[in-house]
Amino acid sequence: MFRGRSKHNLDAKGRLAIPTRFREVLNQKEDQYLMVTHKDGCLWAFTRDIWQRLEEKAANLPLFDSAGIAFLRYFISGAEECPLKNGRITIPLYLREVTGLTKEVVVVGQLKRFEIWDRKKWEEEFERVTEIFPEASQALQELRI
Amino acid sequence: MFRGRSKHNLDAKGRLAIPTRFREVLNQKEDQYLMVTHKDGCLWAFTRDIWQRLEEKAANLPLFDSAGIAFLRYFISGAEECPLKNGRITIPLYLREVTGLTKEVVVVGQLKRFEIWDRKKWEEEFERVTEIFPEASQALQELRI
DNA sequence: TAAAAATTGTCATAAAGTGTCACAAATAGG
DNA sequence: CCTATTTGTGACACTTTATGACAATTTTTA
Repeated sequence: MFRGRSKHNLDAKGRLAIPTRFREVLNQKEDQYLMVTHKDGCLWAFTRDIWQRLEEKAANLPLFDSAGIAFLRYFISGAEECPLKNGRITIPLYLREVTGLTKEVVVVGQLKRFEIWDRKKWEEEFERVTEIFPEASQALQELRI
Repeated sequence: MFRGRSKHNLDAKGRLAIPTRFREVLNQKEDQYLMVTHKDGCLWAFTRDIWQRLEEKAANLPLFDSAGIAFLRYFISGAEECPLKNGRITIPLYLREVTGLTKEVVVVGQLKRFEIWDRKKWEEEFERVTEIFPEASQALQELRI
């Protein structure tokens, strides 16, 4: 599980050091790749096994289902395979551009996946979720949390 | 159960000695780890068994449920596993920064969990709850306390 | 095909985290 | 009340991790 948050800096080539505790998750799966796509202005990183399950579902959607098409266009098609080398991944230029990543980033564990945010955007997002949390907790009660 | 308050000092590397009576709680569970996240400007520390229940639910939320995402970002994503070594835990840098912990802290038992406050912030918080408690006690009646 | 650009590998340095020990403060026991 | 024991804190050496820099390689473009 990916847990906790850390601040990092991309180097001039757009490489990101993956925190050790996250690397251990990959070591356990014996797979040194991340699948990275974007949503909500940040990157979503998955291990390949988790991604694969998602991809299988996506691949078998009805050909002309409009929600399915949107999902494929918006989310699935953004994904790129990023190999881990010397403890870091290179974030493809397109993904950096679309999420506004330049240098200072925050890496945010979300258990089965993790997110990569521009530092400033993360601070805004954190404020946002702090404000909506009371409402969110309503919805969570329905989900039994 | 975690009970009582104590004052402590972090060492230069951000380590916190856990009071003996809290350590006994961990000994009984035969698990020398705490799960630490933050909320309301202080740290929340859980034993792993308690945390795990919460985390399992969080991990299995639908991938695109917006309340679920908010919950993960706001609360779950802050949590890191902190092993107890020689009676103390290292508080990860991010958590120290976000809660303003530097040196003087207060550890506050909350039964199933405990909190770690910057000393100054704790004093303010204690004043605040002292003021609102009379009203709060109304609401507690509804909870049958 | 050469030059330019982008990518990747490697290394050095600085920052952060860990293990150990010794001392001081607090607590408990006689 | 004094002594013995436990607990908390600081210090230091050592290890690990993050990251900037630069060289080597590959890819792109002219």
